[in-house]
Amino acid sequence: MKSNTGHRNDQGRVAEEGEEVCGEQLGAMENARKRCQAPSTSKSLMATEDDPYKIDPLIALIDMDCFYVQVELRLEPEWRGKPAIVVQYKTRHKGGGIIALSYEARERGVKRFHHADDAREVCPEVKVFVVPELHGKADLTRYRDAGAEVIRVMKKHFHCVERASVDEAFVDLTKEVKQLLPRYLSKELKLTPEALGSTCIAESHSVEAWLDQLYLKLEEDPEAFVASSVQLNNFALAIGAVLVNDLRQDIINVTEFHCSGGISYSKTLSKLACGLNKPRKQTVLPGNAVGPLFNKTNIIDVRMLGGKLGRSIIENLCISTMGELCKVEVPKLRQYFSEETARWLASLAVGIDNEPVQERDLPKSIGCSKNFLGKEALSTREQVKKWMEHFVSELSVRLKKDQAENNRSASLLTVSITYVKDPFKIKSGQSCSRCAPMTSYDNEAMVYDAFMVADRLLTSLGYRNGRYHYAVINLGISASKMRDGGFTASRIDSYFRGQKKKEVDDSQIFPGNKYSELKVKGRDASKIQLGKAKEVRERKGSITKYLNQASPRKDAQGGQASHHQQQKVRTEHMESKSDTETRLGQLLQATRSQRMGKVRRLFPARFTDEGGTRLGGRQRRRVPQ
DNA sequence: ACATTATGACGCT
DNA sequence: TAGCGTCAT
Repeated sequence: MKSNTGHRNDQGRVAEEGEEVCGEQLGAMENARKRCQAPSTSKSLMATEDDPYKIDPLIALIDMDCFYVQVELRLEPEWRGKPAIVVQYKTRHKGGGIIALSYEARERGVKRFHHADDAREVCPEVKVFVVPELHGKADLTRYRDAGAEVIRVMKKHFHCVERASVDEAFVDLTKEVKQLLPRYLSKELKLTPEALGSTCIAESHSVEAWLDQLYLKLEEDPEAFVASSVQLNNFALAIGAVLVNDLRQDIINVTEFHCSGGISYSKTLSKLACGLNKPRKQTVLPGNAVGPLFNKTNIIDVRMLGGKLGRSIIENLCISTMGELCKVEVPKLRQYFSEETARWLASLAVGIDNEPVQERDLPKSIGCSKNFLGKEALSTREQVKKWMEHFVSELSVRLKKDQAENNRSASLLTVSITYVKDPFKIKSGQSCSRCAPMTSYDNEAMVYDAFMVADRLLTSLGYRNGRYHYAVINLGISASKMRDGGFTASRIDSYFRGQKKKEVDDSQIFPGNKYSELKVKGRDASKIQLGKAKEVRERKGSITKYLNQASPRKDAQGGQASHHQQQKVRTEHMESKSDTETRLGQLLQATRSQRMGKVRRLFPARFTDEGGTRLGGRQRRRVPQ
């Protein structure tokens, strides 16, 4: 192991030694903050008259335990306590693929990538729940609805909740904890092991001992305690643990669902903490535990490093843990990554992650998709149209419910297609998407638009004797760009303004379509029908410009390597070619640009490597938005 | 027969 | 901005 002289190394060492050196840390911290004075200093760290206590942001992650299984068990409680899995497409490959498995099933050797048949082999008594099917596809409605139930409970407790997925949410606890801080410090309220319930402390064996030490310090010298960011942050974490424990209990009371939680200073740390003790437990990750924990943490287990970037870190630097990453100097990181990515990684490696919790409890898009593998691949217009109809059937119901419940409506309809030349070589799949304006939730209108967009694209890739040259192995539609309210006249008008009225030949594939009928027969129409006809004419005009650019970009054509192959090529070429001409370049370009906006926002210009010379496990803070 | 699936968020050009 | 890529559960 190389010797380390950099500040981040100091940080790691200091963090391991804990608070004993925190006076020194605090000094460095203060200096660092002076260097980055007021504008970039988080309000949460500013002590003011109104707000005498400065603490770091406090963020929790709530993760539902094997959520889909719990949803099924609530419906059929007689299976509680038994090994159980949820699979979809029972009649397909090996009895269906597992999408959730109970902890009892895990104990008996069932694995995440198993299929139902594999699970029965290692655990014959396993209960297999099958995801409902509707319109020929898996229907996840009951899990989405259950997830919304949980979010509702969370919103009852906390203002700032970010739905991260159907079964996970981040919560910003900072304000709530801050409000409670004086009452706990004054002993009006007391932090007890009971109040912390099912809490674990990362890198600590006993919640009791951890609390005892906290109170020991508080008794010893209350003024010094309040003046110490380290002490105050630990105290705040404990209060956060009480709040999250209460929340989790309420989730159980209201929904019957159990969950795990992580409580720390950032999304990254709370996510990591959450995974340390599962299920039905929550884990507090204090600053002084970050160093020791990172020494044992695989890079790919850290949020945002689970993909290509994480793998390239591991390959390029020949390391595997966050502790090792922490010891890599920024200049070394810069050899492989952009300036911004290098700094971002260096910060992450000491536990800094300034990504704010977004207050968002609703999804921003609503979609359906399905794979069509092997012989199920779609190659005719009729097949594609049929599936568009299925998707729209599901989507329109979900969209109308969303409109009624959330007073918003989508303005963009996106069609996504993955296609291959040979449906059995799915690794050579090419993905593309096309969109059209969404001006109503009328099923026929959506099918018309979605199909026309898809058909135009696929036809442009080659079409003969009723078959596309390419086989569709994944098809999906999605509604997004949500606007407040319903579809108003002005909203719809804006889409059609300035559009050419160009007819599209849809008579073959939409022979009985009422739009086509009106057009073809030109029959006398009622006012409503006239309205429809006009809408169709305009609709055709409105999607013309999209249809005109139906061909995929040239550089996206031709057999593309699989992810695995790409990875390989990248490492082979990385030294010999410039960034922009190699696949590595593409990756770095992507990761760099991916970071750029974020890093800029998080680390203002004055945040230099010098400014980063901050010690201790307590420099996490957020630049105000 | 082949094989995670069906979602979802976000950043860049 | 439309479309693609990455990362996630």
